Amino acid sequence: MLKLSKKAEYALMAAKYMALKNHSGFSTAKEISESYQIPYQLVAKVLQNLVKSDIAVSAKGVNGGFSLARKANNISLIDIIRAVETNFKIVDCMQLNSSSADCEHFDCCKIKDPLAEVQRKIDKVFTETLLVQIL
Amino acid sequence: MLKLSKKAEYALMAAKYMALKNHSGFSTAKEISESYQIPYQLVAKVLQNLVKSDIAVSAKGVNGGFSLARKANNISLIDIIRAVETNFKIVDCMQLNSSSADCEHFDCCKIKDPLAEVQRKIDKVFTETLLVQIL
DNA sequence: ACAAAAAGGACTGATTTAGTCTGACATTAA
DNA sequence: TTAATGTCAGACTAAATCAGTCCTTTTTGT
Ligand code: SF4
Ligand code: SF4
Repeated sequence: MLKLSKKAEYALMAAKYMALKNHSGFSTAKEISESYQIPYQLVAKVLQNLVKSDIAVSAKGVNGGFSLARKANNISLIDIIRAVETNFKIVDCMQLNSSSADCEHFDCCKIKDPLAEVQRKIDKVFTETLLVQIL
Repeated sequence: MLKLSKKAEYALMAAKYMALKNHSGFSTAKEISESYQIPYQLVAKVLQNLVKSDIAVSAKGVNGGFSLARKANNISLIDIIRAVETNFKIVDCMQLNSSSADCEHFDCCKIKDPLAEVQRKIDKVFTETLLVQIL
């Protein structure tokens, strides 16, 4: 269906939120959750993913929270989405070393290469759009 | 996950198959199914969808089958994919008259407009790639 | 000590996908 | 006329994925 997952959307919303209030310290998961009506547990998980991918940093304990690890003009949408979305590919055979293990049609498929080109163009869209551009 | 459905892939494969042998009459669902190892019933359904969207024409009965309705340089990938994929949008709020009925976050969402721009760029990729370019 | 907040795992219900089955209906060659 | 070929169409199932919840642990400031 070529749809972004909710997690990806929440990640973008959270990143935008942090970017907007970046100067004034940490943002908590609760804060973001309430601000955008997103389930707390879900946004918390998403934020953890962002930390794992070095897009955000976290501080535990009272007065803790999350904050962007880099400037908004140094974070692309693809960074944010890849942090939460395991498999950001339009088809199953787009890994570096894909084989018939990834797709049973691998050997007789005639649309692999054209779709790889399409994939490159889509990646380009998400790579070239920076967080600062969606603020 | 931003993945194309198998139906979309099969539609592309079938369209390419027909484009390649267009001069020599009709292609049957069975023929395409065997050629690419796709389940017969599925590819048959996909071909029916292509007919419904005026991308292919069908002939019933003995010696019948499917054939492209237009030249391959007049069919874009988005035509083919839209024929089988009901909603080809990255998020739920991209209809012309979207409202909070489409997405509960509609009112407080701050990433709607940026994502609409992304959507436009992705549509552009699929619109500008023509069937003739993937032969 | 206590409360706030992140970290992380297990689990469930709902939705979507991929594929199957079955039964029409239309065309044509023999 | 009839049998074979082939499209058309809908219901159905199993598996995968998604979205969301629950629960426990760890860390930290007051
Ligand atoms: S090999 Fe072909 S059918 Fe298989 S995933 Fe790649 S493009 Fe799709
Ligand atoms: S309104 Fe916002 S959250 Fe809802 S679908 Fe659109 S972009 Fe996603």
